[in-house]
Amino acid sequence: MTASTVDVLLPLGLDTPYSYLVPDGLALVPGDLVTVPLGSRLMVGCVWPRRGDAQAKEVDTSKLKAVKKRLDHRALPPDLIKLIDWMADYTLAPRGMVLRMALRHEENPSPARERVGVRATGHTPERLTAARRRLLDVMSDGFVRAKTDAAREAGVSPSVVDGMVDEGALETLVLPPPPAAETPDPDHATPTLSEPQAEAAAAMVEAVKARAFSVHLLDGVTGSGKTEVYFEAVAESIRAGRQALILLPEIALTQAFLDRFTRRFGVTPAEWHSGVSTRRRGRILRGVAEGEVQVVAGARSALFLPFRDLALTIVDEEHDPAYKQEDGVAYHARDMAVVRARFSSSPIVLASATPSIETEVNARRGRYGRLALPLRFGGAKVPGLAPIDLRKEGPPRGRWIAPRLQAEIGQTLEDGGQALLFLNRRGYAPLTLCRSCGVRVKCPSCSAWLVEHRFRRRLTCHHCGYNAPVPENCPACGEKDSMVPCGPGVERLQEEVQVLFPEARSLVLSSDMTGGMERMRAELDAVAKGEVDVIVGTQLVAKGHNFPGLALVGVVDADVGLGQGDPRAAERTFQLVHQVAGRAGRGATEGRGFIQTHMPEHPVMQALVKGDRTAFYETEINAREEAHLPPYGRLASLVISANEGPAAEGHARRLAASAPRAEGVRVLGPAEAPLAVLRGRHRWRLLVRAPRGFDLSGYLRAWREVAPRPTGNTKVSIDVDPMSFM
DNA sequence: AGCACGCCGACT
DNA sequence: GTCGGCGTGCTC
Repeated sequence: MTASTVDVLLPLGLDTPYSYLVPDGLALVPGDLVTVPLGSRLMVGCVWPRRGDAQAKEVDTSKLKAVKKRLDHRALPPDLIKLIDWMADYTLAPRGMVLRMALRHEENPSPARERVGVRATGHTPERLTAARRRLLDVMSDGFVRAKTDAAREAGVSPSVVDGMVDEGALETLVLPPPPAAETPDPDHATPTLSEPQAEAAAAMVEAVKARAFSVHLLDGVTGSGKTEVYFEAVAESIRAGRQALILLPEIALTQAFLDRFTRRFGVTPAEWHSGVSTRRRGRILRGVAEGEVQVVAGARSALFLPFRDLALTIVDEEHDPAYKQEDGVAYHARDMAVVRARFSSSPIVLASATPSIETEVNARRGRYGRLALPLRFGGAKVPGLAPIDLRKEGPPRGRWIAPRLQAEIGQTLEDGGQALLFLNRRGYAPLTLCRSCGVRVKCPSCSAWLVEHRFRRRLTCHHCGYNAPVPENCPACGEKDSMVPCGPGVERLQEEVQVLFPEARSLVLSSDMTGGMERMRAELDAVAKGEVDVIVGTQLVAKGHNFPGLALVGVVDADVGLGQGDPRAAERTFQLVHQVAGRAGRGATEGRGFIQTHMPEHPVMQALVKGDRTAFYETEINAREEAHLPPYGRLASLVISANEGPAAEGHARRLAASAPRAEGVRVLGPAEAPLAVLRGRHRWRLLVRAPRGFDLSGYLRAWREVAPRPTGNTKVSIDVDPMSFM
C-alpha cells in the first residue's frame, strides 16, 4: 500500500511542482492552497494537476515530506490554473513565478481584526454630562454601531463611549465583518441609449448570455459613451448572479470612473490596485473566490483573481501601454485576459477610442467582433487640431508656447474658458548642462540624464529614482553658477504660463505630484469648479478625467518620441494626442485644439490634424505589413545584462551564435539595449523576428536548451511580443 | 526566493 | 590562522 502524494507548485523560480505526502484524512484537489516544508522553512504552495504523461523522473519516496496543512479559505479555480500554465509556456517564465503573481496579495492571510460595536442597554447612568446625553440620544434608536461611528455621530470622543460601557449604559458586542463590496444593483439607473449604443449593448448582453468565449472590440471615440454601453453587459452578468472583471490601466482607475459606476449601479465596485490596503484586498479576494463580489474594477494584477464564476471581462483603454508588464514575468495583461476568457468560456470586450494596431487588425480579419459607436447624438464634438509649424512660427528661444497658441490661450481666458496644455515630460527640465564646459548631468547608474524637479529642488533619474541636489557649480569643471536647465518639462511650462498670463490661475497635473490621491482629487475638484484657468499636464491628463469647462487644448510638443523610426512611437503619439484632444469640448462648449510640431507633414500629424482615424490606421497597418512587424510577424527580445559591459556583450554574442536555424527566423544583434545601462547593469539586446503564426515560445525554449549558461552576475531576460520594435 | 555550501582575499 | 565576500546549486 503506497501512501498518496500530491504535486505542489511553489511560488518560486521553479518550473516543476514538487511531490508531497498527503496526511491521512486530508482530501486535496488541484487549486487547493497548502503549507508545505521546503528546506528549513514552511511556505504556501498550490496543489497542481498531475501531468497526463507519466512524469519522467519520480522522486525517491523516502525523500518526500508531508503537506503540513490546507489553507481553508479558498482554492484557485481551474481556469486560473490553466492560465498560469499557459502563461509560463508562452513567456518562458518559470511556472512558479507566474503562480507567485496570483498569490502575491495574500501572503499574510488577514487575521481579521475583530470589530467591536456598541448598543444601548436602556440603563441610564447616574452622572449625565452633555457629551453623555448626546451619545445616548444617538444610541436611543437601539441600533448597533461601531464604537468609532457612535462617537463620530454623537460628536464626542471615543473615551466617552468607553466610559458609558463601564457605566453599563452601553453594551459591547462583536460586529460581523463588513462585506468586501456592496452588491451593485443592475437596475439602479438604467441609461437612455442612442440606437447604435443600444445595439452594441445588446450584442454584448447576448455574448454574456451565450456563456461562451468571444472577443469584441468596442470601438468608439471619446465621448461616444463606451463606458455606459459596456456597463449594460456588466449589468447582465450581475443579473445572472455571476461576476464581471473590468480591467483599467492603474492610472485610469479614477474617481471619475468610480462616480460613473456608482451612478449606474448605486454602489462603488470592489477596487483592486496597488493603492488598496492589504486588509481590504484580503476581504475582496475572499469575496471574489466565494462569488459574493460581483464586480471588480482593477489594474492588471486583477487578472489573477480567483473568480468563482467569471461571466465577463472588460479591458478598458485596451491600447494603453501600461497593460504591458516589462519586469519579472513579461506579459501583456490585455492578451492574457483574452486567454483567461477563453479558458473560462466567457466573453471579453476590448474597449478603446484608439485601438492598438494588433486589435484593430484582429477586428478587420474578423477574429474579433467589432462594435462601433459613432459620436454621441446631440453631444459635444471632438475638436479638430490645428497644426502649428514650429519651424515657421515657433516661440522665441527659451520659450515653448508659440505666439499663435499664446494668442488662442489669451482669447480662451478672456471668454472665461479653461485651457489645457499637454506636455509628456515631468519635472522642470529634462537636461541640465554646464554653460562653461558643456558637461551634462547624468545618472550615476543609468545611461540617462537627470531631470530637474524645481519644486523639490532635486535632480532625479526617472529610471532608477536616484536623486541629488541641483549643483550650483559644475561637477566637472568647477565653474561657478554655470549650470543651466535645457528644454521644457511641465513645471517649466507652468512658469511660462505665469509669465505670459500673470492673472491666470494655473495648475500642474503630473504623476509625481506630492500629496497623493487626496491632493489629486482636490485639485481635480478645483478644476471642475472652474477655480483653475490653465492646466499643464503630462499624459495623466489624457486618462479618464473629465474637464467640463475645457475649451482649448494645446499639444506643446507632439514630436516627443517620434522620429527615431519606431512604429510604436507613432502609434503611441496618435493615441495619446487623440485622447488629450478628446478632453476638450465634452461639456456644452465646442473645444478647439492646437498641435505644435516640427513635422506637420508626418502621416501621424496629418491624421491628427484632420481628425482622420482611418487614415492613420491605413498608413500604420500597411507599414507594419510591409515590414513584417506585428501583427504580421512575431518578435521576441532577449536582454542580456551584467554588472560589467564586456560580460554582457560577450554573453550576448555567444548566445546569438548558438541560435538554432529555423525557416524564416532571424536573430538580430546583439546591440546595446535602448537604455544601455540601467540601475548599474549593462544591457545588450537580441531581437528575434519570426513569421506570423510561428511557435516563437517553442523556438526560444529549444534555443535555451542549447545556449551557453550565463555565469556570474550575467542574466538573460526574455520578452515574447515586446512593445519596442527597435 | 532563501539558504547552505564552498572557494577565494584581508584582517583581529 | 579565521571572517566574510559572493557565485553556485538545491529545495519534494
